[in-house]
Amino acid sequence: MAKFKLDEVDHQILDMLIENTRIPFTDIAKKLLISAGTVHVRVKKMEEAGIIIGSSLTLDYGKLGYSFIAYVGVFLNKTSQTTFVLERIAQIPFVTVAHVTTGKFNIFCKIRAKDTNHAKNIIFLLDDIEGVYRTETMISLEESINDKKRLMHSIFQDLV
Amino acid sequence: MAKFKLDEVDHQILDMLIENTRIPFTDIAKKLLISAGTVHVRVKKMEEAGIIIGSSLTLDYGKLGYSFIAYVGVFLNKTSQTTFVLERIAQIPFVTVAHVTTGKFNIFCKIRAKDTNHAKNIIFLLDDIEGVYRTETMISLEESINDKKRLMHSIFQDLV
DNA sequence: GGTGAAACTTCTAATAA
DNA sequence: TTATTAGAAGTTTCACC
Repeated sequence: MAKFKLDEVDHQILDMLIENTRIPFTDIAKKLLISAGTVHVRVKKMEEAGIIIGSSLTLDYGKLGYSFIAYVGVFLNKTSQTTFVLERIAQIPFVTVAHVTTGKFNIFCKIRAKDTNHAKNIIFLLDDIEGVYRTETMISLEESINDKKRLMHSIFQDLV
Repeated sequence: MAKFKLDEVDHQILDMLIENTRIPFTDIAKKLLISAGTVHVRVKKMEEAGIIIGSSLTLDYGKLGYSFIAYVGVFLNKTSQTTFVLERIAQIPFVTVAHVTTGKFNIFCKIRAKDTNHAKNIIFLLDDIEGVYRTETMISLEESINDKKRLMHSIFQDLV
């Protein structure tokens, strides 16, 4: 996987777009003292290079009534069942992330729910999947850090 | 926390914007057979209500050379040190998410790194924080599910 | 609530430097 | 690679349903 070289201007553009994808290119151009056309060309290049995959809204799920977050570690009877179990997990609503992992768990999920009772139902669905031996739940009491901009800065400082 | 009522049209608008925040309102309007002005007003209302917090780019960090993902559980000597330790964690680069959790760990982090060696350095920084008793790392072999659209659908089906 | 059209802003691609 | 430019496209407002 070839590494794409980002220069300072690319970094600044990404920085602003990570914070707000709808910021006009003209605004970015003004701040960086370049032309809007340049911003356009650079963004297009990063899209073509596959650096920028897409864009998404950030929603306040709490305001919609879904403020419960938990991580669920899944233990399997046999590792060979991983693919099968993942397919089943993909059918369960409110599972937002799933990773195959080394270490303690075989599969590691993140769920978002209304409350503990709602979460219980989701976890029961996970437990019920054939091949799942047991699960272990960690409830999030507080999401302290969740910042894409931080990662971008870490990467850019690292690359320099 | 008051729950905001989303109707079918709001849901469809969010659905399209979650997939691509830069899709023109005129396109959304065409697909939903409403006017662009209506889309604009609805989005504005959801922004004012705090449902839509912002928008962000999705980047391929792998293409930038950062394809290593791990979850790190942190054990503390005393729970009362949580705030202090979180402040320290916030200083460590490449830690992208941190939660205070119940269950096995006191704090739960997600990190993104270049490779195992790079990750090791990050984990050592976590281990070195005063009050951290030990850490436990789970390396992601594969991110199988990571889909905001799924969550939106789960929520909307639940609300109906 | 929503519409449609006007006024305004931004995007985008071609040209030129 | 970047700037300029100009026509196309998108956004936003508002009088009127």
